[in-house]
Amino acid sequence: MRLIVARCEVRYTGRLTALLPEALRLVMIKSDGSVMVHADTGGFKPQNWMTPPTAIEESDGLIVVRKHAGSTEDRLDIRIAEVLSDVSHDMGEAAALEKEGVERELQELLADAPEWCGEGFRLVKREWATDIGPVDLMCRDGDDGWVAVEIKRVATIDAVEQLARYLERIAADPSFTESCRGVLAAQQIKPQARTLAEARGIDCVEVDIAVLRGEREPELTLFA
Amino acid sequence: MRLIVARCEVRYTGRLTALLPEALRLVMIKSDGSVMVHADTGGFKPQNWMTPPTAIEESDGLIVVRKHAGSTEDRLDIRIAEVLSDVSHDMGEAAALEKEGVERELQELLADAPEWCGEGFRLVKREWATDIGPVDLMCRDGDDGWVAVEIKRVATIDAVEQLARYLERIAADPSFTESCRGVLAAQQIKPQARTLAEARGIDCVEVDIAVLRGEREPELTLFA
DNA sequence: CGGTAGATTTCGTGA
DNA sequence: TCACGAAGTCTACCG
Repeated sequence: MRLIVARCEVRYTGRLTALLPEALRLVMIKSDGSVMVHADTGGFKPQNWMTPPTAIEESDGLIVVRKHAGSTEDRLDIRIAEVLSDVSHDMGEAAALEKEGVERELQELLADAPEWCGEGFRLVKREWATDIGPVDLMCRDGDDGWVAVEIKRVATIDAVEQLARYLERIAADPSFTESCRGVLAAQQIKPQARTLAEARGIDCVEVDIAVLRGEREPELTLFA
Repeated sequence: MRLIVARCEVRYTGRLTALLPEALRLVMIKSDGSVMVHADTGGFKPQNWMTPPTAIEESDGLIVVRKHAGSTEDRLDIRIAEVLSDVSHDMGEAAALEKEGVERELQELLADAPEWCGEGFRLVKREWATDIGPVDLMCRDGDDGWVAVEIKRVATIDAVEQLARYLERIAADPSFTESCRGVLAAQQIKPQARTLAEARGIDCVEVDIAVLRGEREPELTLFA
């Protein structure tokens, strides 16, 4: 990894055109070809950047980063006026990130305990394929009716639309003659998503990942 | 901005739990309180990070970054085993970024020249409010019929769904008794979006921003 | 290589 | 503050 602290002007042309007037910034060049230009403020995002794969050319006071982007070319021009620091570090391979608590885990936990999605629910299949994508959990409810369960960490209107599309396809599937309803299960369901789900006849269930993990007791009596 | 190159282990707890085993990484601390942990690969994204506002505490070999996140607390623990480099730079304020070419500009250009969206189109109102959000452009067509125009840089299925929702709300609005059709205008329309739009009775128009800007002549005879 | 769905999305804007 | 929509989203996965 190469770290250049320099007074520089940066121009990006590609999906849009952007110009950073000359100022003091950090230019970070990773060994995978990523290039990022960070200011001392602005949080998480670089002011300008290019993702791999890139071609990097450097001449006196100018770094040009190129990338094929369909028919056109993405290009980052870093014109360096003054270098305050320019160091390289060989970092080797950093071990990958281990994550818990993303949608994947929620799906695994609910697959093991589908009754959290609705009374009497039994799992038929995870990732049940339709022709436009997989239903997260296909279940049967206490009355043996089919239920397609869509799982999200945070459910927005898009999640409702996604599930509605699946239900539409299932209803239109000539090889699947029985009816199927939908349940949206999420750690958090946005109010507008809940409203739209109601209008679409889709049930909503908010689940608590800590309870699913067995780390906490369910709050059976919220206003005891 | 402080740049620390160090062998470190990083643990994040908050919306999820994540662990980075000990390895050589760059820790970037911005003056706005942003903290990012970058590996030498992995592109644009830090392996771990926290966005402002944060509280940073540093003791011997340990940096703790905290942040209120609703009822709970987000927390980043950086345990430093070996420091290879630790430098700070005062960068001052980097001049702001100027952008063009995003959806906003497309909307402005089409508002000025709505005939690119359809023959005889006249603009009635930009950001025409419905109870679920604003229609980008509300127009009347050559036959004085109402047209809701949704503008995207890249139109996907979501854009079709969004416009369909608006049309649904407009049709259900008792104070709006006339009928209203939909047009999806975008620099690029994904094939699946086009197919869904057709099924929903929504017209699609691909627009060229260079032509709208007057930088290029429209290609009147593509197969001359 | 294109398309879809997920993300600790982040980031802005408007109510 | 909250909620929604855009982003040069980026990234992984699947065809």
